Amino acid sequence: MPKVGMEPVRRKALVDAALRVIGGQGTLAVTMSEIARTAGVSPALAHHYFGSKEQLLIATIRSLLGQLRQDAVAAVKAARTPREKVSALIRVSFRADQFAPETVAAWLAFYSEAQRSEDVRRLLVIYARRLRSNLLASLRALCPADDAERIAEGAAAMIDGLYIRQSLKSAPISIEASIALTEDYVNAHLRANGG
Amino acid sequence: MPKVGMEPVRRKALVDAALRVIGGQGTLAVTMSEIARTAGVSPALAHHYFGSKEQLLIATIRSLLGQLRQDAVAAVKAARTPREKVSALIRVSFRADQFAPETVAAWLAFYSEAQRSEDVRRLLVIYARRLRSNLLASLRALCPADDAERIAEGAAAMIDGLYIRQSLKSAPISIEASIALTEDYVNAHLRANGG
DNA sequence: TATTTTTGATTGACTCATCAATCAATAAAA
DNA sequence: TTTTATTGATTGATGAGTCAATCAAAAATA
Repeated sequence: MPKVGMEPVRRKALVDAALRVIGGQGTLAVTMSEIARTAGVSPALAHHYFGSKEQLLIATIRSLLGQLRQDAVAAVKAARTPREKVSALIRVSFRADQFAPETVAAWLAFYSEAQRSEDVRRLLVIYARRLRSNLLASLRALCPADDAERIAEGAAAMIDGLYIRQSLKSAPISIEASIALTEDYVNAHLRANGG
Repeated sequence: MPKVGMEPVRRKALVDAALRVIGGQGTLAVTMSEIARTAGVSPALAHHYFGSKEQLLIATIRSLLGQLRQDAVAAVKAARTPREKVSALIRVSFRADQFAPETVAAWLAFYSEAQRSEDVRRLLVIYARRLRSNLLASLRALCPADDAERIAEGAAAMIDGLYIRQSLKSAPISIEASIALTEDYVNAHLRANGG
């Protein structure tokens, strides 16, 4: 079998498999065996390439975050006005694949893990900061600086909150309704405080 | 040792210990041994009274939810006007003990567990519904019905979101700031839509 | 009251399953 | 032949759940 150059292929397959398994079970307490099986390799190979379960999980989170970042950058770049940039950031947060139950479950598991793992926590803090500062940059062009801070904080909180409520799957809020709720929030506050 | 009537005492001690250990470690993946040790009894006794780890965890969540419900009922009863009732509900959600890092960590762990355990999920859904309908009842007196629905939904999401962000402990938002942000949201929308 | 019986409370020791991690062995390129 | 890819088999640790045995209070009986 050993065609040379398998390493990047296997790494990606394992990371993708990890995300799928974690999302499916809604917890980081998944076995290396299951991840490996999903990726179509032996558990030993997973250890060979990642050294430990922890490292594989870190790589998995990194991958998810990296994808989100790419989407956000592209969306902001495509938008013309500051107000459109804000809407673009909101829309990215609720994109269908991000808002899918398995992805939401994975996010939740990562947040929970952040209580224990400093590495995971740091990654999530970076994500939170990035969303906040992206929003802030555009909002500053639309209202006074300290109002912008408050609106950015509030919008970010609302996005996270809608994710959590989505995770319960009780009265699943649609993507459109989630976007509308967040947009409403921004609009109401811009009208009250801004230009 | 056997003074009769230990059962309720031990049950409570174990539930309290479970909440403390879960909060401390930020995960439901805690051992019966540790919970039992914290409660000052043997692991075997924990099994004797609760049958299984799952049952002990369920009882623990029930206890936390029950306390929250009691607080909410009292707060609403004490408030006079509908608008004051809304504020009271917000304040209860951010009460110091509820917003403490260990409690927030425990909540997060429960949400994560809800992805797997139907029992846990049901309990959390009940909590979410209760918060929503409590808010709704008061908001209906303040603005048109469908605006009330949207505001209740948004406020509940914002509260949950502020909890999540609190769990990261990066830029810890103070209790007062969290309350202010939520109140701002309600005010802005009442002004826009309501009386 | 004194003695026996019953029963709730409690635990140490054990079993059984699970899982991360290791390693020696094999197979195929280079 | 050296290096890279890959795995089956194994190990060591951990943790949930079980069980038989012990201890002492309470209830029954003499």
